[in-house]
Amino acid sequence: MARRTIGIKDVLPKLSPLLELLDEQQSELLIKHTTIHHFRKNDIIYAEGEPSSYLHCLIAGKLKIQKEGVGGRAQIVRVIRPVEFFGYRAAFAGQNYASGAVAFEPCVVVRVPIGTIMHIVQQNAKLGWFFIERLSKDLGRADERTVNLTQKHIRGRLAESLLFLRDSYGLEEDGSTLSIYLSREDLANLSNMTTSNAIRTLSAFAQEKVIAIDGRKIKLLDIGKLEKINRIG
Amino acid sequence: MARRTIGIKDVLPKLSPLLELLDEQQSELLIKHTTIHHFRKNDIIYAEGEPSSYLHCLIAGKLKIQKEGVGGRAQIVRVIRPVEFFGYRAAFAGQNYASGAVAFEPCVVVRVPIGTIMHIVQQNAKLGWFFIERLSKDLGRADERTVNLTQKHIRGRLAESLLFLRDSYGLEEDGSTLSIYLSREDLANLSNMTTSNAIRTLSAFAQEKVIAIDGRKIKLLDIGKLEKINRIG
DNA sequence: TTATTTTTATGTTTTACGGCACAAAAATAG
DNA sequence: CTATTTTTGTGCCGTAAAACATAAAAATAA
Repeated sequence: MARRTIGIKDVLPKLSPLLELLDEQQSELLIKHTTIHHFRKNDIIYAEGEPSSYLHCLIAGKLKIQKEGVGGRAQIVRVIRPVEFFGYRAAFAGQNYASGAVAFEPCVVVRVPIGTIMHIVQQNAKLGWFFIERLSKDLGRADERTVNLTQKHIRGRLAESLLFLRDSYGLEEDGSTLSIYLSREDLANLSNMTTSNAIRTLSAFAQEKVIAIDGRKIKLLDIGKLEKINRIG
Repeated sequence: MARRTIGIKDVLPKLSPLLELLDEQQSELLIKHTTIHHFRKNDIIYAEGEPSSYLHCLIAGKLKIQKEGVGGRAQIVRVIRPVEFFGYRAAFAGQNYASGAVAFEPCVVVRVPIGTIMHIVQQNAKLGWFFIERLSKDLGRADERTVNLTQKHIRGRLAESLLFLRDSYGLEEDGSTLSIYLSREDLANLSNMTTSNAIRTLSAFAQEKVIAIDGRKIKLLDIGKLEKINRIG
């Protein structure tokens, strides 16, 4: 396999939304400490409980942010797509990682020492605003999620997850197949239910022609109905 | 009743954690637009869905931040104590309020137009950091809450709420009575359960001598046991 | 005061969902 | 290629918690 090595020059353009906010000196400082990392499917990018020491940016691939719950049951709290920054919240709050990051599929991730970032944030108001906006949106989504996961019934939660995956990772060229293939277990951990129930409910949706299943491939057949299930259960 | 009117001079010292970060000009600008508001028990400080146009600071009293869920069932997502800033997230995310703020008891609230704040944040990195820290901590708590509310059993969730209220509002002079008196319904909305179950479980705790109930007064008798229930259910 | 509404309390019924067991199928390892 | 592990698919059962039904107590209004 002749995979070309990805170098710093390849990822810098991806980081431009952030780099644009910096002056020459800050930009140089940041680039100097930037490192590139490759992960395979199911690799741990960082683990819950670990000291948080980097700002991460997902250049390519897909990954989940999850928390261990009661009896080791995982709950997926966010999913990340390229190009998105992640894994900085804990450091900003002065904590160890409260959740772990795991690759759904092969990922290319850039790391910048969080100390460098925090140093620049103290001086650069534009960069500060960059993070304020992201954190504010994430907090809104987290509250939304709390209510939905606790109050909706299983069918509503699964429908919501399917729509959420469509919004997060989009559809394939056919315009209806989710472009992420999750295990039933991941789908369950995203929707706060047991694997059995994810399987069961997915089958029910298929029988009702709301979706079509082909292994891990999920085709959304009737968005209207899916949205209705999402709303009223 | 001869209540002295609270004026801007009374609240400025309370705002010092924020004002200290500003230069003379910014500080003046902010003070000029600061207004003081009084709310009675159950008054709405702002409503879900409303355009967000102020940064709020709770000077005195106690209040809840809650979201409407399925079938109008409310979920309390945060509680605010003096002196704490709140109600700024939505504006930072460019959204209307995603949750509402309601007074648990009489409250004194200060409002600053959020435009003024955002204007200063664009220039003042220290102020930016002030909000980044808060948002980061809130987001961590929100994720934590999502997992606990979805995975723990009723007893664990109620025990957690009682400990949470102790941490948020403290205890009375006797060293064991929660210094906030919530309705059973609020307690239920905080713990993600029906009012009936909040009442039932509270009674069970009282019977087990973990707490003592006197109307809305709750005395924590056995913290160790309460923490154990919180952990293992 | 008396009347009305709201909150608290408790018992009964229903059901949504987790837990478990067991195959079949698929993926991975040897 | 075969052996082993992991994932997916179904059925059945038990139970935690919601839904429903009253009634007592407390708060609020008339």
